[in-house]
Amino acid sequence: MAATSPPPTLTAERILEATEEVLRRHGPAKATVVDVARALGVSHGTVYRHFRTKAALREAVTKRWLDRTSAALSGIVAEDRAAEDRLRAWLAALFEAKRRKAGDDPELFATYMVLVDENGPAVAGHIADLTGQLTRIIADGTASGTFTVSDPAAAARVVFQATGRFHDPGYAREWERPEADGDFASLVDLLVRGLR
Amino acid sequence: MAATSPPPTLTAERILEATEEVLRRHGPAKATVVDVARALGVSHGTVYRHFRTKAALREAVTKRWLDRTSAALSGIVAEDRAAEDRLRAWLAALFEAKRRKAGDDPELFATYMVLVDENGPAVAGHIADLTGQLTRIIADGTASGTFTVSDPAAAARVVFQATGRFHDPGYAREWERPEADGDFASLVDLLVRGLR
DNA sequence: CAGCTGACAGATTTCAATATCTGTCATTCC
DNA sequence: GGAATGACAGATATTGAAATCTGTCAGCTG
Repeated sequence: MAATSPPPTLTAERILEATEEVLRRHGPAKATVVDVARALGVSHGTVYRHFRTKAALREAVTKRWLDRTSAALSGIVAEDRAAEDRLRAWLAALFEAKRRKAGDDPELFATYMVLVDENGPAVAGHIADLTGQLTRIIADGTASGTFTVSDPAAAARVVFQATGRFHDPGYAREWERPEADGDFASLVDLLVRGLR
Repeated sequence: MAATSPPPTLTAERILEATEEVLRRHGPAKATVVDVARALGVSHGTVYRHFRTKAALREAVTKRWLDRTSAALSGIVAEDRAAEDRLRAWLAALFEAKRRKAGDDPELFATYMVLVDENGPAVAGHIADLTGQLTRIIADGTASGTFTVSDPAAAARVVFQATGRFHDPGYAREWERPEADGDFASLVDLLVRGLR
């Protein structure tokens, strides 16, 4: 498993890439720091020079992975459309992104679920990030009179929690069921009605 | 651990009581059919005369346990109050009942969670039961004009799913956090507004 | 004879010995 | 001298043998 090009310098980024690859191949339970080092052609001591612990490495990989989702969604927040449309699009995109990740990268997704279980800061940060995006949409809607909400941040929290079934990894199994899309649409309708 | 009174006849009910006791004491992982038989002073073959498999026994215990919650809630459905009040009271009672069970009987609760994981019919039945109760309240509210809902059953499904964070055992850890009650109240407000 | 028993086969769990991994650090290498 | 190494101690995971459990059933018992 030699690298395709001679390794220039060992950066944190290169380690994260290799770790993601190892995780994808072996899954979270069987992916060791030694494996990552071997994939990079270095000793495992070197990896510890960049990440203090295995947990920190796992967390960094997950953060990178989660940030890709956040970035995609933040595009929707910035779009020039009615707040209600953005809210619907944003929630749909979140559901779709999670569903796709669970299906495409089951091993990485399992790693993410381990982190959720451990209450890792990366997950807390991700949730804070997403809730922040939601807050912005809802605040916009409140400003324009579409929504009637006294505390947009609290409303965002509630909307995020209420839609948990469609983005919380614990429910991943349900996402493939045929009723999922219909249930999701009904839920979003109910929540939007409640915000108006 | 001799029985307090001489065993009259071995009924399914007596087995369920003993099983619940064993589960409470040993937890779901370490509670064996042999233990249950020993607690009853019979051979384990006898237990198998009443329950075909260990899974069936576990399921029956859980069902009995869940039915106690359902029965308590069905009282609220039948009360003579406005639908909105009943909806709020019902959801609050559900949250409170689950929270109490998780705190008081952690071992039995763990058994319940195993069942949820296995997608046992007892759990599906319990959910169907609860959703049915919700449907009745929402249908009442629709009839009286408080709620505006085209399909009360679908609305009940959505309300149940949206409040999952406050009754799904997977979230049990969150129920003790101080924000839980506030979040719950906000969520119920939002949902009630959406139903009107 | 209806209900219960206990021995049994196969599946699962436990346990302890062994191997591997994590995280540190004195030393080596460019 | 800054980056990487690899030997090491303690923690964790793997493994395979022994013990226990599940589910069956021929026979005992009242």
